[in-house]
Amino acid sequence: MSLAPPSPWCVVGSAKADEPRGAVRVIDVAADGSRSEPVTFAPAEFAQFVAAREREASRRWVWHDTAARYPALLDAGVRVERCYDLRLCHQILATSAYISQAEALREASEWVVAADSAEAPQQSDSPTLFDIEARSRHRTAPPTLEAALDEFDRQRLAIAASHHPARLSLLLSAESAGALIAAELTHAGVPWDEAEHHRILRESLGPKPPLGTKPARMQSLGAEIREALGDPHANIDSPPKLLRSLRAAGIEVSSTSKWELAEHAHPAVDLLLEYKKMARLFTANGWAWLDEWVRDGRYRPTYVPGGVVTGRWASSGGGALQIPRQLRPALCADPGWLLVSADVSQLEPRVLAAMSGDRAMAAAGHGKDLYAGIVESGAVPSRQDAKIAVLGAMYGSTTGDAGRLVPRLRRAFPKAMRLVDQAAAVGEQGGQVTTWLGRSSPLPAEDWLALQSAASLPEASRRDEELARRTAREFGRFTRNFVVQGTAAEWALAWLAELRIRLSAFEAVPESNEPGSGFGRADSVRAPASGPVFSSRPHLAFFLHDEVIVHTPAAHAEAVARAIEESAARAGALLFGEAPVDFRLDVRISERALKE
DNA sequence: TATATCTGCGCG
DNA sequence: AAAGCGCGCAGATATA
Repeated sequence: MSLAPPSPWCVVGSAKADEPRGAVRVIDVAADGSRSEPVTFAPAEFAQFVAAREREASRRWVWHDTAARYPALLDAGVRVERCYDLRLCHQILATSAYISQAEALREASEWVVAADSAEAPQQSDSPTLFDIEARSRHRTAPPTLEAALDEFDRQRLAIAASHHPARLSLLLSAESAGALIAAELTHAGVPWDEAEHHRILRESLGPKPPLGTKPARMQSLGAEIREALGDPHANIDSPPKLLRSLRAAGIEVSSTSKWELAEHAHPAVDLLLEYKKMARLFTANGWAWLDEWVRDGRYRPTYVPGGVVTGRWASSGGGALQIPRQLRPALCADPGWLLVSADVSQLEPRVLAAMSGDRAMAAAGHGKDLYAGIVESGAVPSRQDAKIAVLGAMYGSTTGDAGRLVPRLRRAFPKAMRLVDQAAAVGEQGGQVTTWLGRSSPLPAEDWLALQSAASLPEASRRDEELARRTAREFGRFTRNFVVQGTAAEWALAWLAELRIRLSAFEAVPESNEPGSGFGRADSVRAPASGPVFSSRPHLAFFLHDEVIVHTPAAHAEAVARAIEESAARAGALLFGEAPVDFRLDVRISERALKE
């Protein structure tokens, strides 16, 4: 495991009260801790200063919140190579079990305030691009330079005194790189073919309905459903009312969810399932979504790095993490450009094999589909069984097919299973577990603890005991999954960070859409802007837990595909050294991000 | 009338 | 009611 070479830091804070509003104060901190005199910049000058510094030499920008500082730099055409996000790093360090004395960090409670809880003021009118930007940029007030320096010192001391400074440093670098990437993803946007999206909507839902009404096809389908149920007043959009109508029609369901409905043969059921599919598309990703989230051929969601306790990213607004497969064809490269899509095969079980040092499990996935390898090992008869067993092992299933299959896995891969079983045992006792690089799980809430201690008293009822046991097992399943999901998120961050560095080395290509280039659109309008920083070079366009999509000038596509592969190998080595686990990718080069 | 909670379904 | 983890969002319903 290697650390980044010692390099000067450039700590950034807000100006003092007597200086102009929005001004930025900056100070250099050398590797030996010595500091320069602080300098103050007006916001526009700050971008120029950063650009000049980035041209000189590698530096790490230390600031309170990348999401608050970086978008304006990108808009000014300035890209930053490395940063250290004090807020995200605080979030990790203040709870990490690798930190021996976290008191000083926890006392600096102003750093705990989650920026994502700071919602932008509600806009009642239909949102504009400005609103979208305002939403993603609204943050709590930045700390002064002195406060930033104090926090930076606290964090550096805590890391140096920790049990695993190298792992933590890697995690904090990856987390901070992730924050840069999230801002860059929003800046670049996902290339989105609005015409294709419209075509999909029209094909599934018919013509766009007038504002405030449902598509005609949904309305007529609704009428057919009411007919089939023999209930002219059935309200299909209200689950409780629909449930009553279904039961009145003799369909014995306990909810209106589709997986339960699908088990009943009734003319109304097929129609209803079709209606639900349409309703989902219409409300979640219909014409309204397109109006709100896609501008000039770019979909710009807001990502929230570190937004999930496990370290995964969350998103806020635009539903970036739930783009339905149905809409994947709308994710489409610009003319003359291509998409390089890559997803990791069975990321979480491979991570589990690596972190547990389970050589048998690593071997099962070596050079092939991990589930196929498990079948070959003889542990289970079919690929489907292998998949159910592995997911069941990581999620803590105890019943059904999974409950039957997991014990076989326990025999075949004892080291891997011991790791997740122990994580579950810790959680059931209200304890804390930690990922490979050092992100620790939150402790259970007070009412959870109260429930457990109440159930252990002699006067506790059977119901109390039962409830306590159930919630204990629930928390155990959470910690069981935390170590795997969290470490997988760390691998993915390392992968992204490596890839970002490799992509930045690509030469910019001439604007491919200029008239006469041969790629110009019929209307010869300029290419939809990927933002000033990325309009002429390969850039990350999409990231979803174990999948990335790079948008690249066609000439670079093959090299980008290799860069993605190399980055995956490098991420594996960074986290796990020479552990014999390979992280296999499925890489595709195409115009459209189709998914089988 | 505004806000909180629940249901259902999309993604990994 | 997903048997089993982690999310966000829309719409309906419950609550203040």
